[in-house]
Amino acid sequence: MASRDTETTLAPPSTPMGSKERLVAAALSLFQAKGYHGVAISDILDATDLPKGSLYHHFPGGKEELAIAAVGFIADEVDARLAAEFSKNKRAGAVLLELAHECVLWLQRSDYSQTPLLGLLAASPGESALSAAICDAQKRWLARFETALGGTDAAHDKACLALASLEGGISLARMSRASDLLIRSVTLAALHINQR
Amino acid sequence: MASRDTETTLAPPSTPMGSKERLVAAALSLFQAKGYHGVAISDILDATDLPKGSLYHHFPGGKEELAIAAVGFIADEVDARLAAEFSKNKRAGAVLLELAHECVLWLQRSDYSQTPLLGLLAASPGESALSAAICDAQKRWLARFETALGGTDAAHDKACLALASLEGGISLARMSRASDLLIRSVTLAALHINQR
DNA sequence: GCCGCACTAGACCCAAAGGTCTAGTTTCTC
DNA sequence: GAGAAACTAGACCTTTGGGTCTAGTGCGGC
Repeated sequence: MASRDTETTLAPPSTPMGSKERLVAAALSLFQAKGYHGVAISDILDATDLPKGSLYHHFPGGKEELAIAAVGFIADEVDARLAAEFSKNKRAGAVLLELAHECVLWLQRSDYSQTPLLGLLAASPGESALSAAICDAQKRWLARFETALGGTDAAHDKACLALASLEGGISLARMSRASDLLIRSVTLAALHINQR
Repeated sequence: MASRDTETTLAPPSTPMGSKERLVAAALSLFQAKGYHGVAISDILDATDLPKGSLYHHFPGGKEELAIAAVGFIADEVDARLAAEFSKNKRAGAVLLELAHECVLWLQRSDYSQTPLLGLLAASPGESALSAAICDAQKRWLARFETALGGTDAAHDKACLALASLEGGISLARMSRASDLLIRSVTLAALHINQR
C-alpha cells in the first residue's frame, strides 16, 4: 500500500493512479477538513468522479473502511517522514519545526479548511476500529520522537509536548485562520525540547 | 445567560433549571463528545427528554444556533474561571496545570468520551457563525493568558503554547485513553511558561 | 474468439437527518 | 376568571445519509 515515490510533502500524491488511491486521497482530504461525520459518501464520490460501485468494490466495509485506509495512509506518510529526518541525526526540535512549517503551507494552500494530521478525525464513532487506527498512528509518531530524544522518561514527556503543541497549534491556527499561532507554539515547544 | 452560582467546575450545572439551559448543557456535552456533525437533534432531545417543539421554540435557528449557545456557554465558563484564577496572582503555569487536571477528571469521568473545551467542535461547517463563535472563545482565552503573562510579545508566544499544549494534550489523551499524556505535555509547557 | 475476472455504472432502498407546523397546555397578567 | 403570552407536544414533510444490487464494460489469459 502507498507505493509513493520520494516525495517529501504530506499531501496526497499529485498524480493519483488507480481509483482506489484516488478514493483514499480524496477521503483523507475531506475527512481532515470536515471530520468523519461531516463527510458524506457522495462528497467523496463527487471529488473523485467515481460511481458508488467502485467505492464499495474497493472498500466493502464502506465509509469506515475507507476512513481507516485514509488514516493508515497519513500515518505511514508522517511516520516515514519522521524516520527519514531522524536518521539524519537532526535534533528533534528542528524536525518538529519543519513539520510545523509544512503544516502551515498545507493550511494556507487550502484556505485553512484542511488540517493535516489527525486532529479532526478524532470525532469518530467511539470504540470503533477507526479510533484504534488513529490511536495507533499517534503512538507510532510519539514513539519516533521518544526514541529520537533518547528513550528516557524525560524524552517521553518531551515527545508528548511535541505532538500536543503540533496538534493543538494546528487547531488554534485553523480556527483563527492565523498560521503564526501554530508557529509560535511549536517554536517555543521546540526550544524546550532541544534543551539539554 | 448562564446564571451560574459559584461553582468551580467546567461541567454543566448539576441541577439544570429551565429547558433552555438543559438543552444547552446536553448539547455541549454531546458536541464535545462527538463533534458537530456527529450529534443528531434527536440525540439532544433524547438526552433532555424534551420534544422538538421546545428546542425550536428556544432556538429557532435550530442545530447551529444551539451549538453557538453551547460554545458561548463554555467560553464564558472558562473565561470567568481564568479571570478568577489570575486575579489571585497565580502564575500562569499553575493555572494552566490546574485547568489540565480538571480536564483529566472530566475525561476520566466520561470514560474518555468527552473532551472539554472546543477541540472537537472544530469540525463545524466552515465559514459559519459557529466557527466565528469558536474562534472568539479561543481569542478570549488566549488574551487572558497573554495579559497574565505580561502582554509582551513573548507573552503571546507563551499563551499560544499554553492553549496548544492543552488542546493538543487533550486530543492525545483522549485518543489513547491515557490522561498522563495530557499531564505530561502541559506540565512541560507550564514549566517553560513560568520561566523568567 | 471467448471465458473469467476486476472494475465501473448507477438505479434503487430504507432509515435517519433536520426542520415545519398545528394543536394543546401551562403560566403569567390584569 | 379571561386572555395572551410562553412553552410543550409530537405528527408530519423533505432531503440526504449509507448501503445493496444487478447489469454492464474492458481486458487479461488460453
